[in-house]
Amino acid sequence: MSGYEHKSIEGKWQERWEKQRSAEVDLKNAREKYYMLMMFPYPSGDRLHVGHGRNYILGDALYRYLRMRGRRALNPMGWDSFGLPAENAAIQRGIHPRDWTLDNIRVMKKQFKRWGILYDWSKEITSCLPDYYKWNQWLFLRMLQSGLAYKRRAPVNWCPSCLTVLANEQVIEGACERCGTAVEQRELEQWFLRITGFADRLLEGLDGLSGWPEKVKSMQRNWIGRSVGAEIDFPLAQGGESITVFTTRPDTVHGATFLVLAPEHPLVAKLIADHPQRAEIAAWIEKVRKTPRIEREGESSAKEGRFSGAMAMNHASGEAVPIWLANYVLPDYGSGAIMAVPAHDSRDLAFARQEGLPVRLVYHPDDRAVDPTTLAEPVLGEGRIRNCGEFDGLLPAPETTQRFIAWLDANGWGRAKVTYRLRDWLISRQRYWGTPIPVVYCEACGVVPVPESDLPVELPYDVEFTGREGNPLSRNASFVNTTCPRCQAAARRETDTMDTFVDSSWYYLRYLAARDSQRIFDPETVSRWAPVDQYIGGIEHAILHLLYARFICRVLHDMGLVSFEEPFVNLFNQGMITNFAEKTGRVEKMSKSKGNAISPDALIEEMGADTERVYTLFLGPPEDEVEWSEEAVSGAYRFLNRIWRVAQRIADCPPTAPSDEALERLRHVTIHRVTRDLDRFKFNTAVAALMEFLNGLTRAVDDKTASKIRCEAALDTLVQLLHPMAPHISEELWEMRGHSESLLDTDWPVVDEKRLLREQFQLVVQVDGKLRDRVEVESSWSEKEVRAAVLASPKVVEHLGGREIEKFVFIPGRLANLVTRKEHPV
RNA sequence: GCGAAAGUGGCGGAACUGGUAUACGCGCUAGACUUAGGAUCUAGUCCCGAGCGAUCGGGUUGGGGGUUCGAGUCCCCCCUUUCGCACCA
Repeated sequence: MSGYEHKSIEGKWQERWEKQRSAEVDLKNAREKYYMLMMFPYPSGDRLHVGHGRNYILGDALYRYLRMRGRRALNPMGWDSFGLPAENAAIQRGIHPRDWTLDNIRVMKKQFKRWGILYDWSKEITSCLPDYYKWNQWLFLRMLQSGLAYKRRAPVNWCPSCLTVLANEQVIEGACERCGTAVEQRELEQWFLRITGFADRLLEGLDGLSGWPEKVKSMQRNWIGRSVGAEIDFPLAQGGESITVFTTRPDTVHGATFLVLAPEHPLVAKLIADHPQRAEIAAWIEKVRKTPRIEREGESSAKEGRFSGAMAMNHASGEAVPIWLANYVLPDYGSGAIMAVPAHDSRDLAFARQEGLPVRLVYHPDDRAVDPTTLAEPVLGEGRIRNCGEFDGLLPAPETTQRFIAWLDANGWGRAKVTYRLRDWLISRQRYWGTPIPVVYCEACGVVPVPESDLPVELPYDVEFTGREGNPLSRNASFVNTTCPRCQAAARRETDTMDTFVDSSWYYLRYLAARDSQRIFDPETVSRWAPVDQYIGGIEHAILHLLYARFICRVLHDMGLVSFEEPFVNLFNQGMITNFAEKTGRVEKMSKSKGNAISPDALIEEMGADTERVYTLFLGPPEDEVEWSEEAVSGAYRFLNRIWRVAQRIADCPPTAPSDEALERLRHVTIHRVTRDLDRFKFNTAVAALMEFLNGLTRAVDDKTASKIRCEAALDTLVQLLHPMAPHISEELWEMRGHSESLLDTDWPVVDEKRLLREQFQLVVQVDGKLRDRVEVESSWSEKEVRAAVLASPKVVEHLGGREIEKFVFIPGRLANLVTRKEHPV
């Protein structure tokens, strides 16, 4: 025989849930705040495979569990549907991105349905449709008004394959996050959002996010990269300007024996103006500039530098120090210039050695407290430094740093300064498939925002996709040519579109007003439902989406539209599913491009959606990365079949039987375990508990050791507890048991704590910490009675070997340990 | 280099606050039903030793040390792996 008829069962229940609109929530009339559960929005570029299933199946299991626990839950879903995959598909296959995207969405909705996933589709949003992206434009205009959006010429990351610029966050190790192509630097005029103005608030907010994984928080802290130190001015010896450097070690300023500027530094041209080898240096600068980021910042890349010929004054030491140019100083961090302290910085030391520059020790190895006004030998001297590592751990006390800053400040040589690694968010994209940026360029009026009443600026359908560089939008005359909203003269539209992360930075609020054509959302509704209680998604958005969403939430907060600053109270990162990839010969994240994605279709056809669900949840801890195993799936299938079969035999159970209490206890233990596990997202152990419960029930039915009424109660509980994981088969069995309501509307089984305790049990007995026997005792017994029972055990007596018991350790309900001697080392 | 997490059978992994290590599943072995099975069911399955046997003894959570009556769990040192950041001054 094969399995139960999963196909007809699943089809039947999927239809029923759809008719009942099982997940739909009436926002307006709900009395209490519902628990808002949300998954990362699905980028509609890829067909769903079993790797994706983990996110959605986990979310659905949680949703069903919450409902049964009596927590009304809102479970919306939307489509993050702008972006490059659609446009690339258009170029490669000649399908319009809009048609391709909307078609994908239709297919994916069908796949969700096959998995038995209940979403509240009445809240569905599709970011590529004008009724959604209109509000991106509205938000942009408001940010433009308040100075949070601005346009600026700047060196930016350009992906030569995607033919567009990228945000810093989308550059991973110098390569495009999406396609892996090495990113080039280009000087372009682009739109930015001023996220740097929120750096401190974004950082501080992390401390309050107790429901977020530490990993994500530390990644964000790292990304923001706040460092505290000082700016110090070094006036040019020739007079005129100063070079300002940033340092976190102002206490080492006496040891600054030279300065290093990034070759891109604005003063460089002036410094080398009179240099005899000016041409050679200029050529070298050009070479460094053109070096891709990935190479320049790479670990192995050699330090290269040139002496500019100019000198600057180190106020602290009273000496003139040479100004060098080198590739190891980055133009976009701090001030693009450093004071080199070779005695206390390994990079400076390496460079000083290479170029034969002086090294001066500021700290004597034993001397930690340094006063800037009394610095002298031996604290300050020509050190015999072999390796900078010798002075690791010689970080100054915070007071020392403060003393130096105050001293520099008092002399007018420097001041306290905080810098960040975080850059402003570059949102311009030179691509078609995104939200048009709503501004117009007029020769007379300059940059003119499109009036709110003219929104949305619709993306035209009629464009040509050639795959050549240049935005297809800019070749669409009827889009580009317009009139200036201010002076009505001929003008042209901005053709850059927005980064798709703008769409997803506030979409969770739109779920609460998906059909509102009057405003972005209703602040009153939002105050009742948001923030999101539980957000589920992969780690890949730890700094992209999740940082942007936190930023935009603060922007909306400052606009008075939302009352909170953190959009997501709890975050759960499920691990990815991996599989062996023929192409690379390695186990890798399941994905279509790697050729190791497994389609759920064949699996569902053969063993059913419940099998996929149970297996996916059983595979391993949800937060860990797990490898898909084709063969192990059948274990989940067998489990479901065994439930099905035992349910058919339940009628044969006797009216009375001896071991009733044992089965009843097992039932309560299982309720306890499954409830606890689901509260902690431990779906893998919850499934294991249900398997054990089934094993117990099957034995009881086979051996006729439990009464029919107890077996039926056990089966009912099993079916209820199973429902979040395997909704179809559980609904069918529930109906077969004669219940008329859907399991979703039943109450989660309740544990009777008293049932967890046993009157009699096997007490573990140890002698000197080693397990020797198990003795049957009653829970009510006193320590004295237990001791007597333990000493009655022949095995225990044998192992005691006549020795005296020095200590009797008794842990009620668990064990007894007889300690005979304390060994004293000689 | 800096930061974080983790090392448990042939494999994925259990073990709540220190208290029976190896639950549950895969795989494997034997058997049953079968024309056959990569279907299903039953039994067994951490390692070493003794015994025909039910059992008995010893060992085991990357390595070493410590705390404790008792350590996979806590502390210290070392090794390894994974992840994140990285010429960030």
